[in-house]
Amino acid sequence: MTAPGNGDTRASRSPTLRDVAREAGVHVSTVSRVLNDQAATGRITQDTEERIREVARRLGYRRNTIARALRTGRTLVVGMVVPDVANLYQAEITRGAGDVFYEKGYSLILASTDDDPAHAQSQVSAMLGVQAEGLMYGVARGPDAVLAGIIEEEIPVVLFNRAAGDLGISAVLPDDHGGTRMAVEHLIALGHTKIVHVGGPEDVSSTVNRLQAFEETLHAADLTGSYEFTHRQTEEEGYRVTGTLLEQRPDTTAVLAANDRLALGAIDAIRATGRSCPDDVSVVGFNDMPYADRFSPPLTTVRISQSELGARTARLLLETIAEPQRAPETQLVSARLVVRGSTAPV
Amino acid sequence: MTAPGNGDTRASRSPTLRDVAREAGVHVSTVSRVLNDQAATGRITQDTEERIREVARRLGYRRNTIARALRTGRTLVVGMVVPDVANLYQAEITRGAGDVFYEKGYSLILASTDDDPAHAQSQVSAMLGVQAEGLMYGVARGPDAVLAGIIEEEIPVVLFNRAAGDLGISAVLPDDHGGTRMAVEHLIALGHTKIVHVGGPEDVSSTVNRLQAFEETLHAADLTGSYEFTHRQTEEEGYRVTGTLLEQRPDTTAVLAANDRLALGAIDAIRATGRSCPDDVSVVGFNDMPYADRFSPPLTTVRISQSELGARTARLLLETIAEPQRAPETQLVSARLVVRGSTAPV
DNA sequence: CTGTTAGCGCATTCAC
DNA sequence: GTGAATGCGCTAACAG
Repeated sequence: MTAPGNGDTRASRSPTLRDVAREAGVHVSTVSRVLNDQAATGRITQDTEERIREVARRLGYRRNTIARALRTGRTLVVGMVVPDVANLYQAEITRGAGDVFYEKGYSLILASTDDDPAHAQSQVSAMLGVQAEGLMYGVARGPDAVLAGIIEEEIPVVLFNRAAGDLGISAVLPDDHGGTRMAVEHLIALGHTKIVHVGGPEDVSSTVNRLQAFEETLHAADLTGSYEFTHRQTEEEGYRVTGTLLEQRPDTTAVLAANDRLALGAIDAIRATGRSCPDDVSVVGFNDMPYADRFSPPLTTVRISQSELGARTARLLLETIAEPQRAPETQLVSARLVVRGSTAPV
Repeated sequence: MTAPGNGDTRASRSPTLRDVAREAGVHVSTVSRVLNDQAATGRITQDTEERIREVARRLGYRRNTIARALRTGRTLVVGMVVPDVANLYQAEITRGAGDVFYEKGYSLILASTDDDPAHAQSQVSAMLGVQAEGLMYGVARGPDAVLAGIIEEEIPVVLFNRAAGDLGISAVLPDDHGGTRMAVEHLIALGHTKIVHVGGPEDVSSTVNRLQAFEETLHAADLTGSYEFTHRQTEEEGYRVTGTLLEQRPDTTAVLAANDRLALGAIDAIRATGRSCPDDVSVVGFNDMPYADRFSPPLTTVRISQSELGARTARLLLETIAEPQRAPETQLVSARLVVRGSTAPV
C-alpha cells in the first residue's frame, strides 16, 4: 500500500529545530532555548542568539505545536460546543470568545452540534483527542451524559448560556430571572392581563428559569398565565406553539417568548389568525438578536450582550486552565429591556 | 477500581496504549494494530482482539491525536479563516462547512480576523503550527501577503467567497456576474434608468466582479450608472456612501448594493433624505442573508446559498488534501433573484 | 555557556 | 500471530 505519511512526498518539508541547529552550527537544545526566550535563563551568548534567530527566520522555521504539546502537555487549543453556529446570537458569542482566545494565543476548535447529544459526544471526543486544554460547553441539557463524561476527564470546562444542575462546574449565564421579570412588568404596565408564555425546550435551564420568573412576576401582580414548551428554538416551533396557545386562550393580548426566534414565530402565528402585532397582541422576545430592530414590527426584547457572554466565558475558562483547582463560579450577564414596536398598550 | 496500582503522580492521567497493553497482557504494538482496525492485516487472533477492545473500553482509552499526528502527519484538523463569524451569512458558510468536516471526522479551527491582515497572519500561523491539514481561506484581498505565505508552505488551501487573482489555487465563489445581471435587469424591467451602485471594498474580488457586471448590464441597455466603493461591508458604510451618491445624483430611483448589509444602510440613507423605499427609491441587496425577508421593507436581493458554498468549499478542500497534486479548480455557486418588498416600479 | 540524554504517545518495519 | 525497536519534533534535566 502507498503509505501517505512518508516524508518525501512533499517537495519541501518544513524546517525543524534540527535544520536550524545544523545551519547555525549549534545543538538543537540551544535553538530550542533561544526560540523559547530562555536565552537569559540558559545564559546564551548574545552572538549565538542572534545567529540562531537569523537562521530561523531565513529558513522560515515555525514551531511544531503538536510536537511541543506532546512534550509539554500544552496545546494552546480550546474547544467550543454550540447548538448552531448559524444562529445569530450564538455567532456573537463565538465572536466574543474568539477575540479573547486570539488575544491569549489560543486556537479555537468550534463544533456545532445541532443540539444532538450523539453529535456533541463525537465532537467532544475529537476535541479531547487533540488534547484541547479546555472546553466551552453551550449545549447543556437536563441530564447530560456528554457533560458527565467531560467532567470525568477532569478537563477544565465552563458552561455558557445553559446551566446543568449542581455538577459543581463554572458557568456564565444570562440573567434569565431579571430579564424575564422586566419583560413581564413591561407588559403589565401596558395594561396586559392575559399573557401567555412560549417556552423553550423543557430540559434547558433557561427555559425553566424564564418560566419560573414569568409565573412569579404574574403572581406578584395577582395574575396567572398559561404556557407551553417547544422542542427547538425556531420560528416554526414558535409559530406552532403560539397557535395552540391562542386557540386555548383566544382572549390573549400578550405573548412572552423565551427567545427572539420563537417571538418571530409568535408574530407569524398572530397574523395567521387575522390579528395584528402589536395592535391586537403584543410580543416580547429574549436575547436581542442582531437586526431585531429591523424586523417588522421592530422587536421588543430583553437584551443580553452575547459577545460579553462569550468573552466572559472564555476568560473564565482560561483562568480555570491556569488554575484548575479554583472554585467553580457562576457569572450572570445582566439583562436590559429594549422596548420597540412589537409591544403596545392593550 | 480494578486498575493496577502504578504510582502515578496525577490522580487520573488518561490511559495510553501502554496502559491498555499492560492490562491486556500484550504488547503496545498489538493494541495499536487492533485499535487501528488492522487486526486483519496483522492477523491478530480473534480472541486477542476482543480482549484488547474490551480493556480499551473499560479503561476509557482515547487515542491521543497529536501523538499519532506526530508519527503519521495526519492531524484530522483543518482551519477556516473568515472576516467575521458574527456576520450572518458567514455563519451560514461556517455551518455548511462544519457539517461536511464533521461527517469526515475532521475538527475545525475557526478564526475570525476582522478583515485585518495582521490578525489573519497570526491566526494562520497558529493553524500551521498545529499542523492543520488544510485551510479554507475567506479573507483574500487584492494583493494578499498572508495568502502568498500559505501558498509557499504548499499546504492545501481553498479560497471561498473571494478570489485572489491567478495564484493557481482552488476557489468556490458566488456567481457575482450572473447574480448582478439579474438584479440590474430586474430594476430595468421595473422602469428604472437612474441606478447607482454601492460597491464593497475595492480590493475584494466580488466587488470588482459585481461592479463590472453592473456596468455591462447597464451598457447593454444603453444606460450608465455611477458607483462608489465602501471600506467595509457594514450598514454604516452603506449609509455613508449611499448618502454621497444620492447627493451627487438626486434623481436616482434605484440602488444596487454589493451586499445586504450595505443595502440596509442604503435604505436608512434614503429615509434620511425624506424619501421612501421602495416608493421613491428601490434597493436590491446581495446574499439573501438570514431574515432578509423579515426586514422592513423585506429585502429584494440576490440569493446565494451560503451553506452550499461552505459545504462545497469543505469538500473541495478535503479532496485536495487527499490528492494534493490535483489541478486547481474554481466552482461557482449559482445565484437566484429573490424579489421582495424593497423594489417597485418607478 | 552549551551539548547530551531521555522521553511525550503513537505507528510501523522488521524480527521471530 | 505477536514482540522489539525506532523515531516523528520537541523540551527539560543534567552534564560538562
